[in-house]
Amino acid sequence: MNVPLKNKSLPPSRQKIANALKLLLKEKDFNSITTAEISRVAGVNEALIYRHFKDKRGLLHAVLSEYLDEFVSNLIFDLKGIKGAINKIRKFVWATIHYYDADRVFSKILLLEVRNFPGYFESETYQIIKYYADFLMKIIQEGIKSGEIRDDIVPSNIRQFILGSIEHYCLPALIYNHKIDCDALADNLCEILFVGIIKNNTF
Amino acid sequence: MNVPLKNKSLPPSRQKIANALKLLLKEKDFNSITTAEISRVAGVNEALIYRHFKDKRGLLHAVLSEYLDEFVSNLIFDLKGIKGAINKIRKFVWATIHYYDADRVFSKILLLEVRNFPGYFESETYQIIKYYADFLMKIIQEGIKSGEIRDDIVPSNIRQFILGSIEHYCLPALIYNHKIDCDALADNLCEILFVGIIKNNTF
Amino acid sequence: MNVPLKNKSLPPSRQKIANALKLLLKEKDFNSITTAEISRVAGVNEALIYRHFKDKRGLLHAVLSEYLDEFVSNLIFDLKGIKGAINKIRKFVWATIHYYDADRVFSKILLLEVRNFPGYFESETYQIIKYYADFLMKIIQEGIKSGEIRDDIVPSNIRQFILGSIEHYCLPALIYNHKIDCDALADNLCEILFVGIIKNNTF
Amino acid sequence: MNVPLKNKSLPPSRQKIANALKLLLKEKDFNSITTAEISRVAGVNEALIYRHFKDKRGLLHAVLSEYLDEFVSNLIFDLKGIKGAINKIRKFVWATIHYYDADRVFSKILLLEVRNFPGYFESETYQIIKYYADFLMKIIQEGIKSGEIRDDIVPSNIRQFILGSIEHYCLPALIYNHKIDCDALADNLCEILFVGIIKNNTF
DNA sequence: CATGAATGAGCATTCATTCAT
DNA sequence: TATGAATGAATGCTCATTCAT
Repeated sequence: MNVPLKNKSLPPSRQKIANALKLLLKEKDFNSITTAEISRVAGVNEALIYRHFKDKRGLLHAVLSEYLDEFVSNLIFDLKGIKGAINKIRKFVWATIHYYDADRVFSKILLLEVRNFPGYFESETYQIIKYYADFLMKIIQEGIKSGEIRDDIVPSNIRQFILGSIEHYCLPALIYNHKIDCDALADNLCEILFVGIIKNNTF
Repeated sequence: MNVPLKNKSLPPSRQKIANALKLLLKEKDFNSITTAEISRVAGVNEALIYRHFKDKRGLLHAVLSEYLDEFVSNLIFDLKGIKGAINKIRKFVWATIHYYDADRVFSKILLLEVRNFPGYFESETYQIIKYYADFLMKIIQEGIKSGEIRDDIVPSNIRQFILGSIEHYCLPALIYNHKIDCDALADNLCEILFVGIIKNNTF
Repeated sequence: MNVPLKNKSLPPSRQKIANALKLLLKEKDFNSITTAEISRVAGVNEALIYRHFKDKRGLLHAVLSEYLDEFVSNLIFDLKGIKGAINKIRKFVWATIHYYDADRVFSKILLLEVRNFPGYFESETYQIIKYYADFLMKIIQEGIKSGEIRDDIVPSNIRQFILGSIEHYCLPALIYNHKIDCDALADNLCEILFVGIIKNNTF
Repeated sequence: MNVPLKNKSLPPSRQKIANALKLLLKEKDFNSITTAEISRVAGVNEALIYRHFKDKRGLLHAVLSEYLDEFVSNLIFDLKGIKGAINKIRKFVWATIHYYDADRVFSKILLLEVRNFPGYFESETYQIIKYYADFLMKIIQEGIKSGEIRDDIVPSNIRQFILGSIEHYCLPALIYNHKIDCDALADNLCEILFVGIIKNNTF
């Protein structure tokens, strides 16, 4: 993952194609979008898709990766100045929920479509997701080491609880197009989370 | 060429086709399933699908309706002996969650796929869903009349809260194949619900 | 051809099927009519068509034959009392034009569709047409023998001129749904015909 | 894989497909011709038909338009040097009959099949036919203005009489594959026409 | 980098016809 | 005589992908 420097000297046609897909994904299912449609919207030759991307799915993963990459880069950047694992997790949760809310199209694909694709675990998309999940894991481990977080729960379970809860809350909202009150939701989630996992909780 | 004794009412091939679709739906998207596949799995001629069902979607709706019909019939039967709107709602919630848990394949389709189909609102599936929702509405109205339920909330909002909550809780579990603790979930949901809507709540 | 006695003890289902086809032919092309449609309109089982007729085309030919048979039978009957070949031909022409006008659906099929079918020359339809043409031929030969008609034109050419002219005049009217003034047309045709072929023409 | 020098403007496969259809139309009904057959005769992939033409009917209309376009262009060019509406009409009639005779396959389709197609009036074929009919109309109006043609008959009726007569005479010949004596037919038609519509007719 | 041409495999659906009873 | 069930072979059409240039 080339996080910091990016998005610069990409051939314009590549971007045109990616933009075309993004545009179309707002309207319909990935499977219902045809390469002909993509190329028409992009204003380029259909075969050009295959110069820039392995195949149709590769294009989707590239588009997703671009989004994800930016999100993860920003998240990591934002977490830089924050002190303490708990504060970092709070930020992490809040940012993720905001991302789900802001980019509903991609969030939906991420949560629903992409996981069923064969070859998902070899995709760049997965790599970034993994990077993101590992990053959270490091925060948790940091918190355990520093004594902020209980050491009697398997860290991966904590991570799964965090990521699972976010999904759990956001998915129906994404599917049924409900509004998400990001701030309140993040607060709620964190409250539940921290009361459970903070060591020597005196509440 | 079956054994002499066969079901007179419905041709066995119809069931074979329906079963084939059910089987395939466990593995993949409805749109990704082809009629050729269905007929192959069913061991019948592809054209036979169209003797028994209007089209591919008609087959899906037939299969869904069958399931739904049985569920709704049972639900109504089970509610017969129960006294009081609150008790009925508790049973209603519990049964619905159990149904989602027991028939995950169909629940997933019901919650995700079918609503996007053109013509859904003319389908038999929708008719049964509507019947089911209307049934809940009657219970709520009965509760309001009997004084069990507050009369200062629009009944349809109460209904939407009930049905929405159930979906909200079950959908991620269905999608990510989590286990559902039906009893606990039903209790939780009802607790939240009743404390809010029971008249003269003294808590 | 069993001209005189007919139409009596046919099984009702056979007639139902034939009637269904007749009905449908008024609305659309023979090729656009399906056996499913025929059986639906007839209110009988689709397979029953194949009990009564060899195939779909056989059904058409049967229906056509029935019509033709009746027409030819009536024509022959009507010609019985008429004296002289010229008078007979006049009647012949008049009756044919009237038939074309009265049964436009079948006339169209007869003039346009049926001739292109493989196996037409083995069909009963063709047998009746042949009988009809031969009948005209006999009148012509009778006229030549009796001296009414010139003997220096090949009789078959005379016949072709008569039948061809009638078709020539009626076909566009049938295709474009023009009205046919049968009496005037018959008069015109005969005038042209007789002035040309009557022996010792003194006009 | 053709020889080095090839037609730049239109891909050869497009012409191959068009030629294949033309060939097949000599033998059978448009509706009886399948896309599989067309591609087989053309020696190209079936899907290629849909790269070059909207659909099967689009292919037919393209082929028809090509023919019609050439005919109408030539007709208009030939009429350029001719003085007087009557002379122009004579040429118009003669050319149309010749066209019917020369391109019997397309004439047949034009007179029989194409008019029944849904969407015919939106087709390019119809546009050209309309242009052709409008062109005749202008000649008639020119003739009325110049005093060559009676002004007491609705011009559109004159036009319909001209076009209708031509069809009326040519259709049976096309259908039954009779020879057409173009010169004699054109003379006859014009004689009838002009004696009726020329002003100050002294016959 | 770009493209016009081409294609194999597949799609849902339809149809005339056959078969077992 | 009648029929419900079944089917092989098409049908027009679409799609993601490849290739030659």
